[in-house]
Amino acid sequence: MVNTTDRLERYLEDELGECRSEDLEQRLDELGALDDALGSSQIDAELDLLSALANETRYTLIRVLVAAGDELCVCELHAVVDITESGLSHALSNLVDAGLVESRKDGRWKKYRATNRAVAIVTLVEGTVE
Amino acid sequence: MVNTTDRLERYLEDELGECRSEDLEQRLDELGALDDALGSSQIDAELDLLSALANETRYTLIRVLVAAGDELCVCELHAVVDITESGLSHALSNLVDAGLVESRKDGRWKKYRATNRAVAIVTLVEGTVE
DNA sequence: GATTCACTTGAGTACCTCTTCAATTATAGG
DNA sequence: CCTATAATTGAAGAGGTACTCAAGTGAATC
Repeated sequence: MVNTTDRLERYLEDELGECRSEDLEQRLDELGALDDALGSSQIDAELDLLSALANETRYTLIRVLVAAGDELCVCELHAVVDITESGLSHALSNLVDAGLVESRKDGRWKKYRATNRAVAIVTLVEGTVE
Repeated sequence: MVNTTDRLERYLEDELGECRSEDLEQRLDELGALDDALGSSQIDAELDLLSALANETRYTLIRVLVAAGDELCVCELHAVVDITESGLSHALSNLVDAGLVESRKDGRWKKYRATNRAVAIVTLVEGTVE
């Protein structure tokens, strides 16, 4: 197998006219710096957040919660998604883990509300697409 | 199986003191309105966008492209992700489809650049988490 | 305290997604 | 043209995710 950096070396030679090994190393450092700007634990957290959003059921639930601007009961949320009670509970649990919704027990009912984080992201995504 | 709306009916009875069938229908309409505020094709587009972001390889690529604030060659991007050339190409193709990057051919090299949409979302997500 | 009701949890499974391999296109240079 | 290089495409398999079913928890009502 060809070394991964061979092609980059030829590319830099093309761009710079020449490419000493220092040039290659400098470019690799620069690229590494772009990648490492954030800690890996933060990137994991961001990916968890995005993964939680990237599902039709869960995205429908937060969109509705954000649009409601208020807490909704599980039984109300059940009316907007075509899924079993169990599946709904799993989905809401996933959203809680991602910090997108908060829950509160009220007697025998349980109510969910979108967090500020959810409002910010859903608003941006809705505004950004189309 | 119990009708899906039975529980909602009891909940409304709990909240309102009573629940006529009109009350139930009105609440179902309200919930439907929260869900239907956007067209389904836009929601599909939003889900495509979020799905494209919710993958370590692809998210790394856009983070780097956004941080670079400039176009980068495929061979440069290859230096920041641990994946085959083929996998990288698939990932970039996916990002193009989602409207997160644009590409330009330059001789035998191909260069990719983050779109405004990508900048907006990555900036928000990075700012929102932690 | 037994029962009903609202919701959650865990296990199992079908499906989808990511990655790789192999083959292909496209450009540059001899 | 013929070869080498840069990157893409399609097929296929491993792995992960999102459901469902069955069982469990906890609060209210009798």
